Amino acid sequence: MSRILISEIRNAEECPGDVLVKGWVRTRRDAKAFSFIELNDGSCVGNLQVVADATIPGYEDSVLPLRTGASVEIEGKVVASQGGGQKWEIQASAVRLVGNAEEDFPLQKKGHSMEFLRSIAHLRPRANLFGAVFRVRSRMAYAVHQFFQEKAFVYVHTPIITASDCEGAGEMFRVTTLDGKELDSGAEDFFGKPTYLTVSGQLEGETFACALSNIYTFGPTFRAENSHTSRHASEFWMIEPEMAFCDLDQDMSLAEEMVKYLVADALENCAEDLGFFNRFVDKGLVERLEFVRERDFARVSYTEAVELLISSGEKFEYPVEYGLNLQSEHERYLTETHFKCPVTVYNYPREIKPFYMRKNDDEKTVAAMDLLVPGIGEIVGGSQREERLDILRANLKEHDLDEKDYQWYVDLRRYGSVPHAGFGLGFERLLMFVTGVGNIRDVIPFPRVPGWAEF
RNA sequence: UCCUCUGUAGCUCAGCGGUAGAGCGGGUGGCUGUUAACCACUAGGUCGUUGGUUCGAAUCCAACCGGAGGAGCCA
Repeated sequence: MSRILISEIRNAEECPGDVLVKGWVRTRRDAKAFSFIELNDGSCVGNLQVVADATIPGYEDSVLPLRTGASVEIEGKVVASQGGGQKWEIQASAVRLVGNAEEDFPLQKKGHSMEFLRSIAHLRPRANLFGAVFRVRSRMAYAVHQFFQEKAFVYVHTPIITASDCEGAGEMFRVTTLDGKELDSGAEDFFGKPTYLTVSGQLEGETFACALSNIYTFGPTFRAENSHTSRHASEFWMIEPEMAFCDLDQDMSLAEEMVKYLVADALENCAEDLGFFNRFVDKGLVERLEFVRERDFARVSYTEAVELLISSGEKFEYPVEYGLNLQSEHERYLTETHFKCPVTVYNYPREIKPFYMRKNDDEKTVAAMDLLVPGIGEIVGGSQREERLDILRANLKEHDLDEKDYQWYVDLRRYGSVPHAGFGLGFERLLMFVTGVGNIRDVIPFPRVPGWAEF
């Protein structure tokens, strides 16, 4: 008999009959003449209730010693459950104990703190919440590819080790074989120059967009900032589409369409897991996701956003003033209080944005955009790129960057330059938004944050 | 890097100046178509570390270490 997944049994309309199931014991309850075993194999949140009669072979050796966490194989017949709480249960004909769990198995049948579960990241996928999170993570990764592939975007693998310490982006992790010696010049190092883990595949992505038209990257990204918040990790995954012959407006539309698509996909394909989050993590989750799927996102220019914040009468800790960055509290006010829906803010002052963003005709702003969602803040950041050679060169100079270091990037503007645009979407931030989980460390299998790189 | 909170049994926490407690988990026994099952008994802790105040410190003070939240930066 071949193994059947518990999800298949739980979802069955018709009785599946005789089956073989394999999984891990969540709990056992003994009656006088039989035991109940709650079995989970990770295929869904729900457990399968197994009734093991004391007369079946191996009852003493394989059922009575079972502790929470043990792995078992069970053969039996699926029958309608006599008890409430589940449609089907299994009347076992044979139970084989594959590997018992030692007495100190740390996952109990009770609520644990997220902090404790992080410390046992090798076992936490066996907890309901994390099983659900990582099933959704898998599904969302699939949906990301589906979204772009349906639009004929080309998936590009940009390098993870890079020599461009550029962009004024965050701190980078140095990649070296020198072990502490001669780090600064890098001349003696493996690549003959200093190299780092990538903070973004954007610049490389642009080169491919300027050949294949529409591309996307989806891979790991590394930031060495010493940031301690629930929204930052040192290693995370980012999705970065880049489109040739594309302006900011089309860029924003794609970002909005993508967020809606992913939310809709989760609602459609992860309903049970989302239901679990809705019960135990965030009571308003499903309603909010449905809202996001149905309604248009708001769009305001940075200038309008600043005016709106000033005239709101709201007391902010940090000042709102044209030319200053929007603070977290300002972004949250916009998306959570004022619009009560996702908001795209666009056309930011040049001074607060990087060299590669396209200067607008007003000479004061650049064609940048941030997509803000309630509860998380910025989930997408993007821009139309500066495609005009002379202006890009001037920008490099203004930002005190050496054109030599960006020669290949500048080249794109010399040979068949085109207007192009793209954005970065933080995969984990999307997952936080979709699952309602409040800490980025709990949507990454083995999170890396300052001071923590276990497992 | 800065600000705030926090560190007591395997887990979740109470105790907040006078010789360490509960629930859950573990072990043993009982009961029951049970479902975070229930009942009884039992084992388990140099109260984060170091120093100080005190007759006496888990409790007060200081430093350090760990954890969490927020800010900045960003995704």
